[in-house]
Amino acid sequence: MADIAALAGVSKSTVSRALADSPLVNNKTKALVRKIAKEKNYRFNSAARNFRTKQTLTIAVIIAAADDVEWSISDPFFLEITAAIAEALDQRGHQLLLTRTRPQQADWIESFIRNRQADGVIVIGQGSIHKQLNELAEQFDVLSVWGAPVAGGQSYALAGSNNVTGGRLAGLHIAQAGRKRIAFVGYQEHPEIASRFIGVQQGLAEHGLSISPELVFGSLMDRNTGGQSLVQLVNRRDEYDAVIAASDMQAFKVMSALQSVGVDIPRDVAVIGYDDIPAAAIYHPTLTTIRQDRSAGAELLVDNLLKVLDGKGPSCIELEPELIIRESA
Amino acid sequence: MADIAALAGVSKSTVSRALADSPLVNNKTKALVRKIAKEKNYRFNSAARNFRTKQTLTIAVIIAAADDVEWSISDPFFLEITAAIAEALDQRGHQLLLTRTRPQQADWIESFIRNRQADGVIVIGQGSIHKQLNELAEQFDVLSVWGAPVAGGQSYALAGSNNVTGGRLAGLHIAQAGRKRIAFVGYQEHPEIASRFIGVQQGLAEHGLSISPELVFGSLMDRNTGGQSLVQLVNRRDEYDAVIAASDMQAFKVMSALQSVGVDIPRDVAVIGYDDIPAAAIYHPTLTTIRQDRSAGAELLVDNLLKVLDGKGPSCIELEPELIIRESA
DNA sequence: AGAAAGCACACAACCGATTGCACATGAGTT
DNA sequence: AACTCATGTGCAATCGGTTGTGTGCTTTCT
Repeated sequence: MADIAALAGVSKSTVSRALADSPLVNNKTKALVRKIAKEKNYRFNSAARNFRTKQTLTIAVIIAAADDVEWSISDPFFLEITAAIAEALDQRGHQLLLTRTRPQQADWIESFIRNRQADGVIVIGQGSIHKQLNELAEQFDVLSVWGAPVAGGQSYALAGSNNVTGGRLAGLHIAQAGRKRIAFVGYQEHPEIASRFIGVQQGLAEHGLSISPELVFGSLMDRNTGGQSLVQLVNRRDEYDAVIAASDMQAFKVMSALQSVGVDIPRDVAVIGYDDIPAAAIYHPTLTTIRQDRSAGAELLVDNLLKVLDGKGPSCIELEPELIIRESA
Repeated sequence: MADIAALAGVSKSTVSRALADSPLVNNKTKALVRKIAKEKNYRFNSAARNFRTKQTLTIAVIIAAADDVEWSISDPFFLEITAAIAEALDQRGHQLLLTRTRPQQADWIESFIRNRQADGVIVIGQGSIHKQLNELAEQFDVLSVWGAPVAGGQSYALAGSNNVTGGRLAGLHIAQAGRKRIAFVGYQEHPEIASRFIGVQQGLAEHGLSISPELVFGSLMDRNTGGQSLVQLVNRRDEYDAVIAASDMQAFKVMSALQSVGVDIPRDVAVIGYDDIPAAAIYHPTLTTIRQDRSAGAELLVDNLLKVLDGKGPSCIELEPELIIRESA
C-alpha cells in the first residue's frame, strides 16, 4: 500500500480510503489510485486488515448433530445446508470456517470468538446441547442455530423449518391415503424430531387416528441401538401399514429392510421421509417426503447471525416445509 | 499479553516465549506465566498472530467438480471427503476454509494466497480445469488436488484412488458374474472418470469382453443432456445385462429408472457403482461398488499439502480402491 | 475583502503478538 | 582476578493496514 501511495504521489491513508471507496477522497484521486493498484496487481493483506479492524469476516460453522447418536456428519442434509450457507456467506462477503470441534467441549465457542478466528458461529442442529447453547448465547451474541424452538424459548437466534407443520403434513398425507396403523421412527431427544412427532400426531388426530406406543421406534442411525430398532421394526412388519421416518436416510433404511423381506412399498407399507435430500428422488420407489428448503434456510441463518452481530436482538424464524408426493406414499 | 506480563513481573516478550514453550525461558518463569495466563483466562489473538507470522494455519478447500456438469456439490462423496479433510486438518492444528469460489474465475487462487486468507489450497476433483491448475501450481506452491494423474504429469501434488484399478475391479467382477453385454455411464471429460473407463475395459478384456460404443452413455447428472442419456439407457435396456456407473449417485439413477420399468436388479441387469457412499449400503438392492477411502484420502491430501508448504516437492500418491460386493451385482 | 465553511489530503498512532539484538547475571576456566 | 561463556530476560522494531486529528487550500457568504 505504501508503494501504491508513492506511485500515486499520495499518502497511505489516501490509498486506503480510496480503495475503501471513502467519500473523503476526491473522485479523480480515487480513480488514479485504483488504476495504479490494478496495474500493479495490488492485493490487500487481509491478515493485517483483520488485525486492525478486529473482525475477520469469517463465520464458523459447526455441525452439532454430527457428534450425536441420531445423525452422522454424513447425512447429506447437513452437508447440503452447509454448502448453502457457504453460498449465502459468500454473497454477503463473508467466509466459512468449517469446524470439527465438538460442541460438547466446554469452551469451544470461546476459542473461536476470543481468539478472533471468527466473528460468529452457526450451529447446525441443536442435538442435545440446547442448554449449553442457551448459556453461551447469553454470554456471546454471536450465535445462530438451525433447529426447532424449544419450550421456554431460547436466547440464540434460531432458524428452521416448522417441524410441527412438517410432521402434520406427513400425518395428514398418510391418513388421507387410508392408512390406519402408523409407525414412527426417530430419536425424540432432539427438539426437531420431537416437534415432528407432535405434528405427526396432530395430523393423524385430525382423521381420528393415533400412533400406538409400541409402534414408536428409536433412531435407526444410533450406533448402539440402531440395529436393534431395525430388527424390531422388521419383526413387527404386520402390525403397521405405514412408516413415518424422521429423516430421509432413515426412510431409506426402513424401505431397504422391508423390501429385503419381501414387503412391497407402497402397497403393503407406505413410507414417508423428511428433508428431501437428492437421493429421495432417485430411490426406488421414489420417496415421498417433507422438503426443507436449504437455500432459504441458509440465508435465514446467515441473515439472523449478521443481524445479531449488528447488535440487534436474536430472532426466531420458521420456514414452511412442503410435502413432496412421490411413489413411496 | 501485556497484562499477563505485568502480573507476572516480566516482559511481554517473555510471556510470548513462555506460552510458545521457547527454550529461552526458564522453566520456573514459564510455569508462572502459564499459571497466570490460565487463571486470567488469557486467549491469544490469532488475528495478531497471523498478521505477525504471515501464516494463517488455514487451508482453503474448493470443490472444483461442483461447478461442472457431471457432479453437483450435493454428491455426498465430495461433502464427505470435505468433512474428512476438516478432521485431518484439525488434527494437525489447521483450519478449513470452505469456499464457493468458482475455479473458473481467473484469479481465484491469488485472492487466497496473496490476500493471506489461507496458506494453501486443496482442490477436490480436477473437473475440467487440469490445465489451469497446472499453471497455477507452477506459480504458487500451495496446491494439493484430489483426482487422477493426467497424461504428461502434473506439477501439483496429487492424491486419489487408483481409478484404473478401481475400474478394473468393477470390470472383472461383472465379467466373473457371467455378464456379457456391458454398458458404461459417465462423463469422460474428467480425468478420474476416463481412468475408470480404461480400467473397466481392461478388466473386461481379461475375460475376452469389450464394451460396444453404443452402450457408452454420458453422465446422467448433466443438467443439459442427463435426462436424454437416461431415456436412451432405458430404451436400450434389452441390449445390456450389466451397467457400470462412474459414481454411486449415477448407479442409483440407473437402478431407479430400470426398476420403474420392471427390470429386476440384479437378475436382469447387474449394476455396479463407484465411491461407496453411505446410501449404497441402504438402497434396495444394496449397491455393489468400488470403495474409495475418504479418511485415508483426506489425510493424504493434507499431508501432501503440508509437505509442499514445507518446501518439499509435490508428490503423487494413489490409494488402492476396494471392491465392495453387495446385492446389485 | 475578510471570515466562515468545506473539501481533500497528510501525519502518525494504533492494533497485539513475535523476534533480533542487547544486556545482566552467575558459573566455569585459566 | 580477569576472562569467557551460557543462560535468562528486556527493549524496541516490526508486520500492513485503518482512522482520528490536523492542516492547507478553495469556495461561499456577508
